Amino acid sequence: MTRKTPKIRNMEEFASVSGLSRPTVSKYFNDPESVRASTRARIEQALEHYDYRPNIYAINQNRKLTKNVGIVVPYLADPFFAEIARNVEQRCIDAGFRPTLYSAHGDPALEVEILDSLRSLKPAGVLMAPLGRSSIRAEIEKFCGHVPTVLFDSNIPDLGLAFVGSNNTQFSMLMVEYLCRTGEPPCFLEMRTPSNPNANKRRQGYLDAMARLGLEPKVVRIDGEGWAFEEIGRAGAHGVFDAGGFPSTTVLCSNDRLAIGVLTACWEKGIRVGIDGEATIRVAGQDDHPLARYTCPPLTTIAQDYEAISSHAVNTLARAVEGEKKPHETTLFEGKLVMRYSA
Amino acid sequence: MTRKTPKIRNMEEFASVSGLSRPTVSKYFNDPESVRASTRARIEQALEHYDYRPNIYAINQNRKLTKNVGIVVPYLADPFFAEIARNVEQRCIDAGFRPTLYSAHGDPALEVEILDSLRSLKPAGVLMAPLGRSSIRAEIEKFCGHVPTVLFDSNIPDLGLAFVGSNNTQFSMLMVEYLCRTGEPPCFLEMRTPSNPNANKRRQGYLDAMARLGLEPKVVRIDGEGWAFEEIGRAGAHGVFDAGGFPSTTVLCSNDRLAIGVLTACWEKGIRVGIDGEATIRVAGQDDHPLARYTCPPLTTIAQDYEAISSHAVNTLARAVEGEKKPHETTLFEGKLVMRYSA
DNA sequence: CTTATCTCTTTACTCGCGTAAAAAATAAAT
DNA sequence: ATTTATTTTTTACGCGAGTAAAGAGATAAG
Repeated sequence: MTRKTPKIRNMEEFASVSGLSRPTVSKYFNDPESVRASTRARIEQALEHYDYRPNIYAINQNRKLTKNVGIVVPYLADPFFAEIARNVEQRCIDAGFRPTLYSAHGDPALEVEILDSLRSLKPAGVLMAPLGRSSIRAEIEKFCGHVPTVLFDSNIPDLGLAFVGSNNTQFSMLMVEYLCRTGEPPCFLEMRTPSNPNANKRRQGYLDAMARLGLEPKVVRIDGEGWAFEEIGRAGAHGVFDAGGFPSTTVLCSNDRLAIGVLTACWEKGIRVGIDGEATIRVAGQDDHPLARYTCPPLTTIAQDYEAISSHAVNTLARAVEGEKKPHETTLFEGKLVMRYSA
Repeated sequence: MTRKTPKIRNMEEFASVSGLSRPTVSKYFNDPESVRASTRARIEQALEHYDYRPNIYAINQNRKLTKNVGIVVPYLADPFFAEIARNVEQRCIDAGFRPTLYSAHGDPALEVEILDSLRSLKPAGVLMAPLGRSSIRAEIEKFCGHVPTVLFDSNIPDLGLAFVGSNNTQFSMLMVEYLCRTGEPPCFLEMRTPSNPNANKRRQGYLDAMARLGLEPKVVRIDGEGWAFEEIGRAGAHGVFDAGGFPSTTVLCSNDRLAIGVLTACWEKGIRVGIDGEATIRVAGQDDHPLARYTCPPLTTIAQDYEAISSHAVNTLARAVEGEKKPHETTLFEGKLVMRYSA
């Protein structure tokens, strides 16, 4: 650590101690490459001796658009979103943006509030995973009219610059195919009122796959509101067991968190889950939740391609911010089957 | 929705359409109570007709301190931190602040970077859960010298305005007492190089409790770096089993995530965990991780008082921001035993 | 109705930086 | 050395507010 000598109040002072003019220094901070190498060296040397950094507020006051990027996810306490947010955040930084993370905590009103306060930050762009079904489309649409926005994870048709997500239909089809190949054809477990459109795609994938295999689909719907999926899955599964059990010894859950709840219910009912001889039921999920590998038994699931989704989303936004005009585009990444011991 | 008519560019324009002068409107935005009720009504009525909000950047440019508050956690993908961050965030909003959430993603260098970029936001204050052992004390100390900072969860002695956390020693003692009362005295499982000081407190609590009960303590240390606690617990437990097993049929883990990994290892080894007749081992955790209730078997653990911690931390910061001077103060909240089926 | 008090309006200056235009200095090429 | 191209300096204005000071207007009390 060099000792940072006197305090520098503003760019004017910093320019003078580095022996340059303010506009030149200003140019440097906007793009270090835009000044001659020797000048750059002088500034960077001065930066090591004096503790100065431009005032963000003064910088952004005039600029029509800042380097800020908002990342909005529906529910950060869900490790799946925490993980993808982490990915997206890092890529934003790499792309030279200043990301800020927001969670709607499952509340559509809060989601709108976030967008609202985001507008006053004049962000260069926003990466948003909408709450889904319960999102207030009109509000989001209005927001997208003001700020370049890329949606991810959960689609709202034709909104924003682009959508990047997973091919949820393929997810279910892949899993159905695997489950049928290795045991009894699955029934499909989902929430009666799924909180996001991916659930519908997954159900459709299940239905399609079963139809193609000439099998009768059996969809089991359980009640529950909100984002406490594990509890919904657990309570729902108990209800199903008490009402006579699942229509198949193989249960494909709409997502991993639901599946985790189902595993808990099975444990509580003394029902062995898995693929070995003693087990009487198989349970599979979808998403590859960070804890899916650690459930008992470890959960067989479909892995989302976190990296591809986040990297493509950020790239799309970055290009749009740089002025590239493109029609609305939907990009879906395929999932990979992760075979573990629950199915 | 009222249709918001023409666009208002700045406070000058907004003042004129609401039939007032700019300084008066400015006063209103700084404190609505500071203008006469009739004036306030006129402004608020204008706000419904015209879409205007003060430019954040212009506002903060001169103010020495803003309404911003930074919330820094070590690892957001850990649902425990996501949950406490959510709590803290909400309370900051209630207290009239603009919170922004940051995660160090387990990386001390990133933590320092966050503090660095936080400084240029001129926050009114910061609520920080340090990475712990690996935090770079000197840097954080420097930061605390510039920005009022309240530490939570993980303590760094005498740093910042105050520390708010859990009484980790009590956690372990409470659990040891329970475990001894209901079965074989526990051994204690922890990482060889725990990533934060709470782990040391917990070990000490275990040692104290065992000593008080006149029992011989048995600490089992496993290897592993980083924040992938579940995997560390799983791999570590496998190692222990392969080397002859735990020194007790009761395993108290330093935290829930480690315990989750141990449960997985037990499943993989075919070892039944729990308190019923068929089980051969008991496993307990500490923290009441959001998923602890859904493990198989559901994890017996010690619940942190999220609410008390976050509320006390935010209150402490708020009072300090309002000018209250107080010596450094450490507040610890007690944990509650959550009995489930793993122990 | 007068006076004392608030509240609001006017006017004017500040903050830290972006940015444009013209002049000056430096570097590269002939 | 001269020309040309590039970079930097000077000068100056603008952004959207905060804020201070003085005077005018409204309100409440006597």
